[in-house]
Amino acid sequence: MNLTELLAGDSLKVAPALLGMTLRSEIGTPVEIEITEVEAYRSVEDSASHAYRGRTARNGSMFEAPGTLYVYRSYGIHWCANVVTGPVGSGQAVLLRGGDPLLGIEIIRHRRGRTTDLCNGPGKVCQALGITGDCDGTSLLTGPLVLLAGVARRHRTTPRIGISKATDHPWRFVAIRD
DNA sequence: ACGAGGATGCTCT
DNA sequence: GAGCATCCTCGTC
Repeated sequence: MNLTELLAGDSLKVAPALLGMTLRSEIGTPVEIEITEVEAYRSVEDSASHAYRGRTARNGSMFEAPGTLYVYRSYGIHWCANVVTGPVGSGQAVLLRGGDPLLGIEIIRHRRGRTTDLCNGPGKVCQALGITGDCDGTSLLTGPLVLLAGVARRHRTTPRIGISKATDHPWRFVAIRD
């Protein structure tokens, strides 16, 4: 199964498959991280999802083709990035919550303004990769952010964090490091 | 180690 | 005008 077919699947299935894959940013000098933590968000049946109340100006890219990047501003300060999944118009996405630097760690350290805790959080991932609202609606199949095959990882599941609704579903997926 | 609180902007009610 | 899919610093223990 190729990447396009994978991303067209349900977010609950795509989320764990993203663990271990490489996310490459070609914004400036290329930087890469290995995806280590994600959360699946569904559509109108998921009250925690931005798509819960249907398509709006902010969440429009969530309803685009699978592989589209959905970027939104969080708490007025940070950016958060999602991989859109499922059939076009279904409004599903996978939030990128964490990663490990693979390439360009010095650039990442400079962008982050510190040398530790570089990508362990959704806002940090975006800062490390240079992702901003300008990236909203771009495709991970064409760039400037690109998803590349990696190593399959085992994972554990937990409830999603940082949300106040639909907290009972174990839709957070964390890679297990050997 | 852990918890409280502030920064900050935009969307939707 | 409320409510965020967050992060960082600083205060305690």
